[in-house]
Amino acid sequence: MPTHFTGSRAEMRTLDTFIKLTRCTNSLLARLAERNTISDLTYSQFAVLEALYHLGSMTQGEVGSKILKSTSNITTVIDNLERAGLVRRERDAKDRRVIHIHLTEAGSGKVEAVFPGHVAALVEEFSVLSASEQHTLGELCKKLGKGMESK
Amino acid sequence: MPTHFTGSRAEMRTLDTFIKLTRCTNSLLARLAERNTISDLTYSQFAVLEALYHLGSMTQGEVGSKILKSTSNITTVIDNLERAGLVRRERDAKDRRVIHIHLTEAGSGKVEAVFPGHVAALVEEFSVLSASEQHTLGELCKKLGKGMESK
DNA sequence: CGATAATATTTTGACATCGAACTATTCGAT
DNA sequence: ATCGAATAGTTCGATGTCAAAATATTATCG
Repeated sequence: MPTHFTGSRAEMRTLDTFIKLTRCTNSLLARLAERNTISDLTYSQFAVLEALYHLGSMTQGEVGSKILKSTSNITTVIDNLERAGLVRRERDAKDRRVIHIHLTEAGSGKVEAVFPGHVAALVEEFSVLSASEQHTLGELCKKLGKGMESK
Repeated sequence: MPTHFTGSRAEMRTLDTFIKLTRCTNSLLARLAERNTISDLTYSQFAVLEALYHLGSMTQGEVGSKILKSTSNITTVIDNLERAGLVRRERDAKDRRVIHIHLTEAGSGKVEAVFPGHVAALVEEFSVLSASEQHTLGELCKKLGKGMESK
């Protein structure tokens, strides 16, 4: 991360903002990890369980696009969740290329055990920002996240 | 990432902001990776080289705290950079536990070859936000990143 | 001085992550 | 109906990442 870089005004400003953004996200996730808000799950595992819980069963590919990860990565994450007994794979009867992922009882239970505490921790972390600041932050992130292709 | 979750107003707002923040950072980094702004380096490798270039030689531990990674991780990253001939390890003569990391000629060259394009890509990506929006985003991130311990 | 504590790094084992190559299956166009 | 393209997942190899245990070295304290 550049600290002693001299460039144009726009370059300095952008670099500064970029560093603050990535550091902020990093620290926030690190603090959540430290607090153990998602139990013994990794963040990817939690994201998958949470998506299945709130959106229902999905194809492996759908899981991938939900949590924005590559298909080869999803295979690994689902492998580990399946081994832990939290999800179940099921071949589609009609299109046998497709695999549906379902939460097991244990999987639902896990989400129910973990999610409220996670949300509470988030609310606490975000309490350094007022409601309107949170809203502003969200909107700026949305714009920046969408990027230029949306113009 | 929660999408169909019903909670208190504060919970919904925070969750929404959190998702936008993490998605934004994710997408931005993914787009930079896609553009290949840092050549064949990984982001960690680039961060290490950049820190050494702009701040000078450092202890392995210092590198770690600069780029916010664990010491065991730094070992790996430095291993790979050393194998690529971009950095050099040097035992401290007085305190032989310590290892100093120096950029090689090739390492400096790499930074010089890559950094300007990376900054240009960043400026381009951030151009969807005005100067004052960038400033606001930076300040909000700074506040959130620092967290509650600073209160 | 010598035992113990502290510090800097490495090793190990587990998971995440990607791209590329591969397998299996389905679809499409001729 | 068949062959080639597209699609869904898996496998492989490389890197990153962490925590915990191990190693090496230095500092400290009685």
